[in-house]
Amino acid sequence: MKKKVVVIVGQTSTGKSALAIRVAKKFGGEIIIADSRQIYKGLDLGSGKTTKDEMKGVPHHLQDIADPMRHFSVFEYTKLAEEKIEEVLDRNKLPIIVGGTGFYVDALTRGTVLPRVPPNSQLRKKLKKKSAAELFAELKRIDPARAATIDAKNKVRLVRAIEIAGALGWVPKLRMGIPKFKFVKIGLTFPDRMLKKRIRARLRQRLRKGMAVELRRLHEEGVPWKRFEELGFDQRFIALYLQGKLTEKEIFPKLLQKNWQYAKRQFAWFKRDEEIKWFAPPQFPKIMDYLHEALS
RNA sequence: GCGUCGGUGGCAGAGUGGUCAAUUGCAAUUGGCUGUAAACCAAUCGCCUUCGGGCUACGGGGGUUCGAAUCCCUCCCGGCGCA
Repeated sequence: MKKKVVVIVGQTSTGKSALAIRVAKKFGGEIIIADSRQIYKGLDLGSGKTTKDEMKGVPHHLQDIADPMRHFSVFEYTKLAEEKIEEVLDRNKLPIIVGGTGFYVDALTRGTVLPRVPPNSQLRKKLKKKSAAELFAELKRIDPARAATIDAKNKVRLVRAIEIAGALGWVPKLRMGIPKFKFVKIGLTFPDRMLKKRIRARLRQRLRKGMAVELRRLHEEGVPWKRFEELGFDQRFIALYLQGKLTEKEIFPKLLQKNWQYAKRQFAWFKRDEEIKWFAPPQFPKIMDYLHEALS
C-alpha cells in the first residue's frame, strides 16, 4: 500500500501554513513547502514565509534553499520534494505538502514526467527577440506534433518547447506518471468578500513588519532591481517604490490589487483538480475529522 | 472679467464630418497552462437580441448637414495666461 501524504493548497492568505502546523502537531508531521517564492533565501516577508517562531518546532523543508539570484525550476522542485517525502516517511512522520504554487503541486502529485532539459539562457536570449509567429514556425519545423497542441501566441511556452526540441530532437509528450504516494489533498478558500479582507489585513501586516526594508537589504546585498521584477509582484512593486518610481500612496492599492488577482488565478488552477477536498471557510475541527478518516 | 486650451466608455488616453459602440493601455470577468508559474497566453468587456440586428451613447442644450464624438452657437465645468 502506498504511503499517505497530506497536501494543503489554497489561495494566498487562507491560513495554509498555520493549518499545516496544527496538522503536523496532531499527526506528527513535517512540512514540505510547495511555493515558488519561499524557496528563496532572504525573501521572507516578501513571500509570506512562516517564521521560526510560528513553526513551533515543526520542521519545514524546502524553504530557503535557493539563492535569490539564480532561477529555480519545477523540475528541481519535484526532485527535491520527492526526496524530502521519502526522508520524512523514513522517520515515520507524516509528510505535509503546503503551498500555493499550483504548478509545483501538480508536477509533484500527479507524477508528471518532465523532460530533463535545463534552461539554455543563450538560446532563450536569442529566441526572445523573435516574434511569436516566427517561433511558432520554427517549432512547427522541428516538432509538428508539439506545434499542433501548443498555444501559438505564448512566447514563453514556444521558447521552452524549442529549447527542449533542440536538445532532444523533439518535445516528449507529457506523461502523467503514477504517483509514488497516496496524496490526501485539501483546499482552503473563503468567500470573495472575506478573502479580500484577509488579503488586505495580511498585506498590511507584512508591510508593517518591514517588507520594504527586507527588499532594500536584498538590493544592497547585490540583487539588482531588474531581478526583483522576476521575484514576484510584491517585490516588483516595492522595488519601484524603493526606486522612487511609485509613491507610498500608490503602493498599497497596487499590491492589494495584485494579490487579489493572484488569489483568483490560484483558485482557477486548483479548482480543476478533482482530488482536492475543499473547505470554505476552513474550519479546523472539520478538517481534522476529515484527515483522521482519510489517513486511517 | 478677458484670452486660451480642454471636457470621450471604471480610469488613463486616441479619434477631429461617413468605414465609430468608438484605436490602445490599465482595471474588471472568464478560460488556458509540457522545467521562468507571484510568470506567461487567450477571450469577453454600453444595453437588448429570435445573433440578422435593434436601441442609447463621446459635459448640457440648440443648430448646420443626407450624415456629427468630429463643424457652428450657447450654457456648465476644469487647466493655464492676462487682468
